[in-house]
Amino acid sequence: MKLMDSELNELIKVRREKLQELQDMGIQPFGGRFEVTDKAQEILSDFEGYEGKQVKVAGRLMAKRGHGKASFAHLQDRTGQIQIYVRLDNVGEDTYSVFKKIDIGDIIGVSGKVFKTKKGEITIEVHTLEILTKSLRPLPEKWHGLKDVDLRYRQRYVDLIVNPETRDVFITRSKVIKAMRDFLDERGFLEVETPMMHPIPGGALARPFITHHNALDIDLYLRIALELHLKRLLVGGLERVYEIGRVFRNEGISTKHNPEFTMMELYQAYADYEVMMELTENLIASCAKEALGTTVITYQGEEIDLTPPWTRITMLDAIKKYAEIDFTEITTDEEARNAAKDLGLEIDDDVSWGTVVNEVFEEKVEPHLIQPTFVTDYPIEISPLAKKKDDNPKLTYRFEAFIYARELANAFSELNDPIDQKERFIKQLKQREKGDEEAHMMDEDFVRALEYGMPPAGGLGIGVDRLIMLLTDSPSIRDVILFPTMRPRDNE
RNA sequence: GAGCCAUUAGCUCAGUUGGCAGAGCACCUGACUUUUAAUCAGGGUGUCCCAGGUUCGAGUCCUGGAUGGCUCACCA
Repeated sequence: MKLMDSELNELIKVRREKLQELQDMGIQPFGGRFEVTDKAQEILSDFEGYEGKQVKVAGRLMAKRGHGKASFAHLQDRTGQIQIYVRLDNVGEDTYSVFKKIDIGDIIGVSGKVFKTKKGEITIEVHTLEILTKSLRPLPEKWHGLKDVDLRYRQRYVDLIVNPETRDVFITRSKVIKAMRDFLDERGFLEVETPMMHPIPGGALARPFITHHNALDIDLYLRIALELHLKRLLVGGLERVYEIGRVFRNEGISTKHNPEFTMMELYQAYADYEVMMELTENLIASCAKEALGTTVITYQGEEIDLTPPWTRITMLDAIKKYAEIDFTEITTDEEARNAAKDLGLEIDDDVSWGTVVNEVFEEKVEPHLIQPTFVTDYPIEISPLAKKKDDNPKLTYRFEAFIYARELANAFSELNDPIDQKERFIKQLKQREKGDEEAHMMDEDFVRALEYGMPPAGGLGIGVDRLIMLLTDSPSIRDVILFPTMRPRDNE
């Protein structure tokens, strides 16, 4: 990466010289408007309709095969690549000499007639050609593309130019999110935007980023969830709201974690977590159908059937099934800890029943949940914003959806009792005082909002990036985020 | 944060026991008016990630560092 000093690199030097030569010929190598009337893929897929017709296409030159007084090249636009045929007799001396100076990577606009070569390739016979942008850096090799993952993430623009499968992933990403919006809009949900900078971060158990506002001279937190503001909107009577937006968590980076990632959260008044289960499976199936045309997908070699309805199991039944422990018969914190220790888990001596249950679940059950599965009835200690069950105050009306052993959605019947909510916050504060930096902070304004009355509601959160990973068969979250967080390199 | 692995030309990669730095593509010069990983003839363009050390001699061995990947921990 010593490209800052162009004197050091022969290839860049040569391109600078060609730039100068073009300018000396009176050509503007960083041009302006070009009226594009046709796209590569449309011409290729409708040759009968286009044969013999005049077209105007613009794009990046991706390959060039000169033959003296005639040349073939491939032009790439956002839809794909099409071959062009540039012939001295057709374009004249001046244009042909310009074309000879054009490098792979340059952006050009051409007009010409569509025909098929004797080898059968659909091609534009160029009549006019102009350079729209000179490219001063060489592209990676045509055959292997850009493989270095570090460079692919840091210089995504190059990745997108040379690796069509990268572009396909992000096109699918866009389709999935559009399908999500369409699905929710059809059901009467209102898309809203809530603050990203929070005086008190809430709605999830996670460590936040801190920033500072100079004029107000206050610290603010980047949001870790959308939940508490969206529920304030339920209090305000909007009844069905959703937001698709970035949240920020100050935690480790891995193939499944990026510090900023996209969440979709929705809240529906007068619903509960049962309604959310149906909505979740239908929403995800709809996204798959719209973006991929099927609800049966393959992820990392594993066939996964997203067709509703999905399997439902309570967390305690799941543990009984996979770990052969019946936590309904274990009532004290100490018995629970001992049971987990018997399984070989490391458990701190002060953790409670519900935390132990969750540990056992994560360790012994999650890896088995390959096909879509709703796990219901989470312990109350790890669910400070969910309504507790009428028949068992240790548990809540909450579920998480798992696919390929990963949590994809989290939902519950929302806690709307302000007195209970305040007590939950106080319990979280005690966890915080014990050193748990991820425990929830007290949000007095949220409690006040609940005191005005929030309708009973179901709420749902989906990790959008993970859904996209699943639907694009991407092994790493960085493959579905255009510009993933990277440590900066000091010489760039 | 810990362990393992990787880093060599613009890109993709070789590099033997420690002994002159290599290939393909790209690029440069020339030929070629239906090619398609065009072809033919000629040309190597380099801070071998960085800094030390061992050695007559280091891309190669040792130590430290940088960046990335994978696994683990935390999380979604």
